[in-house]
Amino acid sequence: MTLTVYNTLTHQKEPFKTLEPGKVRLYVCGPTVYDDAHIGHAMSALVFDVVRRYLEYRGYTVQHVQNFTDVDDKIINRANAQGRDPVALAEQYIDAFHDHLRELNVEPATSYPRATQTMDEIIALIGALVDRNSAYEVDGDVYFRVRNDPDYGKLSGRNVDDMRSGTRIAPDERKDDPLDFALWKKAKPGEPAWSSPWSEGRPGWHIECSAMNLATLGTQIDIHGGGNDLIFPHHENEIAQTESVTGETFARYWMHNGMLQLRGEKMSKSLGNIVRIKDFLATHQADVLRLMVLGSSYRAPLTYDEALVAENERKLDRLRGALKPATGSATDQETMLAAAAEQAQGRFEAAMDDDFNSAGALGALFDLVRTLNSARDAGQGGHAFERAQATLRDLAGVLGLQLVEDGEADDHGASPFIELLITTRTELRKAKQWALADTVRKELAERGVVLEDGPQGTTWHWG
RNA sequence: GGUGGCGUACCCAAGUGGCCUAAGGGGGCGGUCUGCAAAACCGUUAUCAUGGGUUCAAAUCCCAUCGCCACCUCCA
Repeated sequence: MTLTVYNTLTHQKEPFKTLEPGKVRLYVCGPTVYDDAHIGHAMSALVFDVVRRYLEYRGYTVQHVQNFTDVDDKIINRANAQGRDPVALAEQYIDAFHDHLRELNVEPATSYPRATQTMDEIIALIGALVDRNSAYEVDGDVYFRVRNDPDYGKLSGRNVDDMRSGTRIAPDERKDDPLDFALWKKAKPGEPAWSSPWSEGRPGWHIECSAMNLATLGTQIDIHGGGNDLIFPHHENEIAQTESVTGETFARYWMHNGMLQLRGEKMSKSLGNIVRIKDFLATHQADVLRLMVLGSSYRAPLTYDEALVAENERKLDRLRGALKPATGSATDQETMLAAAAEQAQGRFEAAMDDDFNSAGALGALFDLVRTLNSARDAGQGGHAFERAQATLRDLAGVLGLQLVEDGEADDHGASPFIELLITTRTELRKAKQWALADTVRKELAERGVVLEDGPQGTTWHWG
């Protein structure tokens, strides 16, 4: 099987071939850090985490770079409003974002470059663009000359003349052309500024990603990722900047995740319809969010609501339930179990090879879940049963799922008391004191402890 | 107005020319197990927006219509 990847640039799935055998250069656009991150940001991080994990599963070594935009107008405005230093403000949200990534079980990227730490490269790149006449300076600002780039628009499928008639671009007398965009902005008094040949100022939004790419991954990369709201203008401009200087194809594959929606609209800070990552994780496990993301195509929009969260809580329970230990030790279904595990793995890989079809891959896992549960009901145990469970756990792990019991880590010291109540209830049941036994179960349930009576005795878990 | 994408069961959703009278999950209904539950298991719940067309064969390709979304301004 060959891995195929949908390429935004060509609007089709293409066989995945790397620049260098066995090695993938992956760059993903990270957030602008001026406020709490929301689960839309998490979705993007999760999507590309799964991409990265699967590539690694397939044997690739992945060099994964994710940037932070830590200087821009929004950060400055926010910092000014709070009377704070913009750099410190950005730092705070970067730290918080790292915490979120860890809680979400996102594998750490190889590096996390920031605009403010790539300033020399940014300035050098702008200088190269000016030297080639791809950019020009006006009063300390530097603009990219869109009309000088015959390829401009190839990613987003627009042509320069159509956009011009769109007239949604604010006219700026100082630009040669309304479409030209800023590479360098001269600082106003009180704004953070860096020295450059043109002025004391700061970089434009798009140039930092070009510079960070060149600095960390080189002139050509395999995959460039981000949300599909970045296709235009951000990624279009990145291509223009980078390819104008290098003369080479910048990224071979452009991958874009769909937007997370809330109440029928894209979840976005500017619209105010957001669910913060920290709020979500305060009441739900990271696996629940990951399952939501995995449940549909990464390219399609995902509509968030409580019903979807509840559904995925159940899905998670079901996956975890399959990992419960065997209750018997029969081994007459070993061949069947081994075959089921192998088949699940085959279908998992076939789905993931098809542009990271995680929903299809999950389907394969759920079939294995049913096989495992049936086998357990039939009293199967032993090596093959455990091997099949290990397959399930491993493949779920490729998707980044942890499948740990909620509350497992912290039971507030309640376990001995719960065990005691269970022992007492077992005695009541032996004495057929059903009403009392049921009261114990009911009271525990109201405190979040769910009892399950099985042939091997009673087990409990947090509900 | 331009660009890209979407419309599959009660809900989420995979499948993009024959293995599809359509995977998987959630929910519902019926059953097995259980003292009763829970969990699990078994069964059941769709001809793929609509109308044409291409083809031996279409959810899958083409055309039209209707509806929805994103981007075109900061955005993952």
